[in-house]
Amino acid sequence: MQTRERILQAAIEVIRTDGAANLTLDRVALAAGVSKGGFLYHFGSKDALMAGLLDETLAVLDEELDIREARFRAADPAARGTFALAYLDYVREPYKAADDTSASILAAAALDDELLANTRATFERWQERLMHDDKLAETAGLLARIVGDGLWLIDLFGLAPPSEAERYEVLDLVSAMIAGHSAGHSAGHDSEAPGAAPPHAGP
Amino acid sequence: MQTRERILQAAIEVIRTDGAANLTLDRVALAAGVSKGGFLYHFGSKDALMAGLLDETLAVLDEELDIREARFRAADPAARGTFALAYLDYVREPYKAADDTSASILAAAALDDELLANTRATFERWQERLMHDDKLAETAGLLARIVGDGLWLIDLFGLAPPSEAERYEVLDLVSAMIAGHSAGHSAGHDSEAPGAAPPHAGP
DNA sequence: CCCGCATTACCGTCCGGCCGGACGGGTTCG
DNA sequence: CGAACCCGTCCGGCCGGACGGTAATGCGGG
Repeated sequence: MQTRERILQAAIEVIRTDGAANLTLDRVALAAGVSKGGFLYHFGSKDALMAGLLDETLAVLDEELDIREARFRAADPAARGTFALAYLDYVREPYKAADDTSASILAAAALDDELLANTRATFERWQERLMHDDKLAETAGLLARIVGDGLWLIDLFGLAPPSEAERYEVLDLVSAMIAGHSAGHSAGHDSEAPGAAPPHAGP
Repeated sequence: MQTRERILQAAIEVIRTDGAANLTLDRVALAAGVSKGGFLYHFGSKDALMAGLLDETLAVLDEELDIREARFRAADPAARGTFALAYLDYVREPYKAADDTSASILAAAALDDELLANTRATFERWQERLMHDDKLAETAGLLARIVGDGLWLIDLFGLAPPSEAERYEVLDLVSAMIAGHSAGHSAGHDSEAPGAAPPHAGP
């Protein structure tokens, strides 16, 4: 079960370097160091590849969010909006948002919209968790989602990404709103010090 | 100069219905009601089509933002952050954000990343205007951009889009922060009443 | 008559997918 | 013990069709 992983990794590499429209079986097979026949043994069609790609990357992201939420819970068992905080924490590192998941979604959207059915269901689950978080105002939860997705889009297309310091300021501001502080313009410091976030461990 | 417009419109239609990866010269020509040769007279290559598409849609969006900013300025000549408010106002209508511009950018990203060079420059210009708006705190300006882009991504991929009421609540919250109010959880009303926004005219 | 716009016919390439078979390590059975 | 067999994995050539782009031509108006 190692070749399959190599193929998935190669597909993401091709999407990133050549663009989603140039995602062809030959290129993926070549990048994965496997023949086209070998590729087709593991994924019977291009659509099957895309489905596998989305399943895999979404599962990883889902797990990441769980881990982060657990970390916030551990830091303060009575904390509000831990999932919203986790969602924001995930996009804290620049270009972290533009990871395998976003490349897969971009490719799926370019290839065939229907591939995104499962992806939409996953996002609806996240949305549910954000909105019905314990005692978290719904608007604040939605704001967290929108801010996270905004950074995600900016990184995905590379559209005038803010500096790290600016990014942190915005994230800290929104995190503070979620955590329940009165959300004035309190911040004002340099690029380090996550503020509302617990320390990070390496990926 | 009418055929050219028809071709551009047809290209966007193809992107939306068939996906960016299925954007082919034949399909665009067919949808535009022109032969492939006729198409190639106006756009010498597929890349030229993409460049034209991005130029056109970005110019339209740029103009829209100007109009909206002027409207905010007119409503209150001393207003803060009028460009940020205009940016948010543009994504107020659901799926307005997922318009021709986003379809074009998605296709360009799928086809060839380098096509986005001009687009990135445009976004940097907007970013500049947001951040250095008169007396507007930089963080608030960036927040407006990120929220706008977040709604844009949500609409673009159809990923668990919030209801109109929820959307308005978030937009009003952020608009209020920009306009300078103390930005607590003030809102709480039903789906109508834009709040900080002046009335809309039809497109 | 020629110039801007458009058409049809065509070319070489690359695409997704199929297929017959090769390889190699177990397992069965004489 | 070894020959026969099987099966998961992978190979690479092939096909029909679609792709982006070129070339030669048609044609109406100034």
